[in-house]
Amino acid sequence: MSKLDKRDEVVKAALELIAEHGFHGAPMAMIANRAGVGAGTIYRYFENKEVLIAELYRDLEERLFPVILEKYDQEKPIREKFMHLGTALLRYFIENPLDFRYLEQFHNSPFGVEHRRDKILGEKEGCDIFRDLFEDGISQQVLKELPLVILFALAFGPILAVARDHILGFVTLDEGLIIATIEACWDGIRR
Amino acid sequence: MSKLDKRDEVVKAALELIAEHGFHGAPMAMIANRAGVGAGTIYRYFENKEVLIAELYRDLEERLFPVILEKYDQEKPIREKFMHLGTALLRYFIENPLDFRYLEQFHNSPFGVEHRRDKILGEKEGCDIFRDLFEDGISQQVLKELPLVILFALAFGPILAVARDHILGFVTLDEGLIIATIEACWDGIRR
Amino acid sequence: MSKLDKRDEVVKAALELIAEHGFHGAPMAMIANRAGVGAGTIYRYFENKEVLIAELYRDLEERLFPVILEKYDQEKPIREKFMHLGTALLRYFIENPLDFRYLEQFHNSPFGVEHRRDKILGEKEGCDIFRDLFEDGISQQVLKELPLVILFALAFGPILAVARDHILGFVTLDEGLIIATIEACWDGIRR
Amino acid sequence: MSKLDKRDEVVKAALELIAEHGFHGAPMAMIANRAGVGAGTIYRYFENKEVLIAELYRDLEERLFPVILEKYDQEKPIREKFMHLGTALLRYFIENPLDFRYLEQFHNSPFGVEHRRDKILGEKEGCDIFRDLFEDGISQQVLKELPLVILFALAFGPILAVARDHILGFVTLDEGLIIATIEACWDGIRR
DNA sequence: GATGAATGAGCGTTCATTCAT
DNA sequence: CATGAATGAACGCTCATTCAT
Repeated sequence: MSKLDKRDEVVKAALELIAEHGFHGAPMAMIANRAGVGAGTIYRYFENKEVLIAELYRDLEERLFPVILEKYDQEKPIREKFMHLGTALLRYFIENPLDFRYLEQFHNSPFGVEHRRDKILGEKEGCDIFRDLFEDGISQQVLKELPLVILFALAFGPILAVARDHILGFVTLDEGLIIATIEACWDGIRR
Repeated sequence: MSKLDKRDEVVKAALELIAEHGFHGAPMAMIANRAGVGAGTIYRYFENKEVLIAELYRDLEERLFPVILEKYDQEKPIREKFMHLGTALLRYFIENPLDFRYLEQFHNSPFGVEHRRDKILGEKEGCDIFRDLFEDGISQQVLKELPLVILFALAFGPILAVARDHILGFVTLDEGLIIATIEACWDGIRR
Repeated sequence: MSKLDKRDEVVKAALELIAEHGFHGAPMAMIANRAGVGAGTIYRYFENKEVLIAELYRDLEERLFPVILEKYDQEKPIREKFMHLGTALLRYFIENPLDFRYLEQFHNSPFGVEHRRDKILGEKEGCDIFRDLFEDGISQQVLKELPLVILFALAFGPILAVARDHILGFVTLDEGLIIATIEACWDGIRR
Repeated sequence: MSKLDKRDEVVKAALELIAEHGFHGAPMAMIANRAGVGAGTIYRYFENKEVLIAELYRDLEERLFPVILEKYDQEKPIREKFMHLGTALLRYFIENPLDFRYLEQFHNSPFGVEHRRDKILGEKEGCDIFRDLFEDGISQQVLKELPLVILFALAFGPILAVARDHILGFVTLDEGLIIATIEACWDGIRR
């Protein structure tokens, strides 16, 4: 097993276990065990558990963004762009339930809150696409004139909730329902 | 201190500490300490920490429902009823941030998922009011014809997200924004 | 076993093990084991290992000082007072080899150095008797006019070295040798 | 880098780190890192950490003895020879604090005790010069008639104590104090 | 019934040593 | 030979739970 393979195994094992059992339900020893490496090995790649958690999140973002931006056309009208991003995001979550569950664990933790605070209050962005889209929508008077944070809540709140319900088996989303859901989100934010 | 007083003190202390620090940041000894009782005493009232957590949730619901149902008029049109419930819920969260934070911790935990599963799949209800409202809305063709679970997500997803952002200080909700937010939720679910 | 008994057992076990194997050779688990208590129990009495080490030292001083001050007569001439303290100290070490070995471990550690720094540079004393004695001796022109620190080294350096050699079995000190050694120390510091 | 250079780098790095942080504060990986070699490489030159520690001590002695024996004249009277050796030793410690700190770490460890035991009880010498000097002194009735071990304690105890205090900054030794200190040691051992 | 001291399994992390490259 | 990634036993410490008082 090569060097990068080991790091990858650790990342995979950690993602799985944390997604499934939460941060506290995924001891380092269990992660090491599932990854097929020694307990100390994790610490070659990640300074400590906190860093592992943060890098897992970064890794996830790096996988997620390219996918939802595929075939994204900046020239299209705002509604179409929102539909593209919303459905792509929801589809990604459904197809990558581990990633989604990890994302939830991360958001619902001190790390996630801090990360969010930095993003909203600080200048360092990442989710620019959505922010740009919403700011455009407001200035073009296509979207409701509400604080950005609330528009985000109206758009992503349902997407995350619906993705979770699908993954937990409370509902089964097919392509039709995906589109219907994102359209409903659009109804929520559009003027 | 009477028997019921003791139980109440434990419940209050546990709610505060868990809301503030999460399940894992609130050891039983710390809860006992803040409640002004012995560590062993908690176990007279709650079989173990898991049970305490679950009963805390039940207690919270019992406080929450009477408040949001105050002045709730079954005879009003569906839109008005939704606005009443939605704004009341959001107001309650804002005014009782501890309750809200606890609710979030609970939902984002194995207990919460199991609880939800029972509610949605099983027959035992509780959130009947919303379920009734939404089912009425669908049959009266006022609401979109979507699975109940999705309507819930469209309505509650943003409410929870917005409440959290307010409590974390990312946005400040006044009465106007509360109403605007719930109206936007209505736009999302209405036909 | 009563509450205080447990603390005492821990203190005794820790003293023995640290005296014998050094701080790093005396894991908390081993101390707990020898004390006949659970590993967690130690932490009821001592916040952490560092605190345990420091309190062990305090305990030791509280045992040591009364013994060497027994029958100590402030009115006697300086030489006699020095002989009293010196021989008493050396006797104590020989009769309480565990205490001596612990003292050495403590002095030869960051804790000990810091403790020493506080004592010499700060105002908080404890070894006042010796300091007073030496300062008196200097001002009465009985002792050499050297910095206190050096006088301490001349007096205690040999005492500690000789105690260690006795305990390790490199020499066997009887009462005659004890007196001869302290007299030699006196020769070192006296004018 | 040649074979001997590598060994030297390891020795130098180990001495520095152990002198500064103690045996337990100087992991092999850190030593390797500072020496600019691979961690495994150390094990080509030293069987394990224990052996490294012991050889470091031997190296130190090999550096120390030539220095203090420089201009040492066997024909001079005993007092003068003691003064030469004592002041040379103290000066060496002051000028080579790393060596001194290492020496202390070593003496205050199981290795050091074992080493001492071999030297005193066994036949293999090394400190012959001092032993010879003291035995001469006793037979010429210049020194007190005490066991050699005690004479050693009276002579070296203060030297080590005073060197430590200087290095820790508790006193500042200039040439005058160095001589005064060694003269005081002489007063301690002389008849 | 109420207490809180005692427990010990389990946690995150370190590091001397090995061995495939 | 030299390397440094990999190992896993061992560390200090926490905390849900029990039970003698």
